[in-house]
Amino acid sequence: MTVSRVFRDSTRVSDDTRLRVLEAAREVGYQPNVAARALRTGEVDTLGFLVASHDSFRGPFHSECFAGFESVVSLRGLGVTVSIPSSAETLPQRARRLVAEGRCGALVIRFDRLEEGYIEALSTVGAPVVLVNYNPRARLEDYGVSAVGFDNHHAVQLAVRHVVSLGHRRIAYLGGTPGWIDADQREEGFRAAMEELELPVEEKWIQACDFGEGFATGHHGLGQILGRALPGPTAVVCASDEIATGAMASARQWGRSIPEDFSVVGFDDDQWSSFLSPPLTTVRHSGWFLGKQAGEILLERLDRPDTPPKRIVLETELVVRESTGPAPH
Amino acid sequence: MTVSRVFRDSTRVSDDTRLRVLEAAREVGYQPNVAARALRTGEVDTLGFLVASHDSFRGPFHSECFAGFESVVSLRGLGVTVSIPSSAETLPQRARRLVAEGRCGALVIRFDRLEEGYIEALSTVGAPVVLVNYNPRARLEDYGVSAVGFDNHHAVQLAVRHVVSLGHRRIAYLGGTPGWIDADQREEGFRAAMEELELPVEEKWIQACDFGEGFATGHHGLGQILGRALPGPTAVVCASDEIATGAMASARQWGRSIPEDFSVVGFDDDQWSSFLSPPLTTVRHSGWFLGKQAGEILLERLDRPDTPPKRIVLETELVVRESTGPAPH
DNA sequence: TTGTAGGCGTTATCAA
DNA sequence: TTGATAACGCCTACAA
Repeated sequence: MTVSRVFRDSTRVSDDTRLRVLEAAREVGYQPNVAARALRTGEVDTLGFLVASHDSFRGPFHSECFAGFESVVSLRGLGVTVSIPSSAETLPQRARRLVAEGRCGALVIRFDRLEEGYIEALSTVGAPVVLVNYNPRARLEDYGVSAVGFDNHHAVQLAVRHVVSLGHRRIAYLGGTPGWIDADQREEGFRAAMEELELPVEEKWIQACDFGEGFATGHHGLGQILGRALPGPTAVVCASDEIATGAMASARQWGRSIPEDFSVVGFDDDQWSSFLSPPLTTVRHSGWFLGKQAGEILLERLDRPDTPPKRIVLETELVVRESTGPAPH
Repeated sequence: MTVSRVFRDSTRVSDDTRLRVLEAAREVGYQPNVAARALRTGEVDTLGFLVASHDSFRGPFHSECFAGFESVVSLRGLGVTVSIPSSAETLPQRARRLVAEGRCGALVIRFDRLEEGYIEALSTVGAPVVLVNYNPRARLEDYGVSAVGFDNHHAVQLAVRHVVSLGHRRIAYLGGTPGWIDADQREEGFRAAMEELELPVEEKWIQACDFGEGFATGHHGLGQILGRALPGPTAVVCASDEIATGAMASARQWGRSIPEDFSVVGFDDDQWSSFLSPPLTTVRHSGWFLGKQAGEILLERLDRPDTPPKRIVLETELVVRESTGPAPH
């Protein structure tokens, strides 16, 4: 009992006893057993990080985001468990199971695709949940779920405004994996931005690509667009840097020089993007900070369970490099 | 008791009873509690993935490796916990604590730097351990630790032989973070390969870079080399694709065209490397397969604790692209 | 095939 | 300030 007190809250233990306990613990290598503690208290000192698919796990965003999360969580001595649902389970099902089995006491969740009822299902997993990069404008409080993300609409708007400010009017768009939240929001953002600027949205200049196969689908997607009758677009906005990179290769194959004949904007500001030829203009966001915020929200909710759900919108920033230039005449 | 039997091994339960139990469990959302099970059995059904630092976590290698690991482990219904030691703990200390606290029953460990006694310390963590990308030639069985990796010596040898076969004789080397296992092994491999081919190793043409800051240090490192008196090297072998990318930028700044005047070889075959200008010649290895193998080794040791430690050496492969060409005269 | 008893290591509660 | 007791949910061993 005294040992327990020493390792939890050192109150009500004499300094002398505490030292002797710690010394003895060091000698035999004693560490409190988390399973027994969890069993007794009903509180699990492990946080979960649930990613929808291996595809989104391997994307450029994940490492950063998880590293930010891990850094705040492990600072508190809590464990971190990572999970990717198999094809046999939906993401909310996996979330519920993780909590029901006692594998984690709170969860960060990163969706890719959002099926009907998912958010609602999450509200009953029985542990605090933070969605990472879910549209922060959506009504989430109703379901008691927090969210931290950046504003995809605004981010794409930055990209569109930039190429328009360079004189471009005929603008194509290469989207992400259809159905994925980020992809859908960015495409909506593109359409809204074009509309706002009173520019026509040509459906034949909008191609869906695939986040997991960005290079190949970006290449193919722009090929579909540039292969059509002239006049074609003079610029393309892309849903990821990988897609933009494939698109740049395609543009060159179609005889366009970048940025003289054709401008390209990416999304993510991947660290490779400034080393492409030409260096890629793109939209920057901080995955690390996103993960850190998500972790902090969960820690706060664990400390004070009555904390209401939060929504945090992080900044995005346009990084202008050399893949964009004045529209050709 | 009957419920317990149904959820573990369905033997010795009548079909009728089993169905009724499963139905009732579904209704109330019952899942066996892992903490209670672990407490009773003394076996933890969670595997750990321990990475030395945030730097190696964010490297190109990690996502792939972890994804491979996760895929085999979660297929078996086991949990996965990820850990990165804070500055207050060494990696073996963290490993021991994870096991002592009961957070995992077996561990994959990815070192960056290897201090004296680390391996020995790992042999006493009290759970099976697999080192990922530790030199598979080292004597590990003594310590009861498994290892899976590729042969850095051989991999760099592929790179050196390639440029030598193109007629290069004056070859520079840009290494990784000094002290990191992979960096040291690759540099040794470079020296050995040069020696084998009876080519001189010029110390002034060997520069240490930094895996975590590959682009910047690769750029700077090659600058140091090309800034010296002529004749300079005609080719450089690099410890990572990021370093090679920085080096290519530097070579261009020094007026060298690639590959006409100067050849560059990378290491990792990052997915971006084929989209650089020119596409990068590099050494390919499979992080995903590495992680998968590591997971399988642990699962086997958990199934049959008497399984002896294993060493697995995976293949590497030279991918020839356009950053290497015949040596200039 | 099903059920009972006991204990894994911890902590809440109460007693000393 | 310290210690005794019981219970968290599960599984091993044994009994019915």
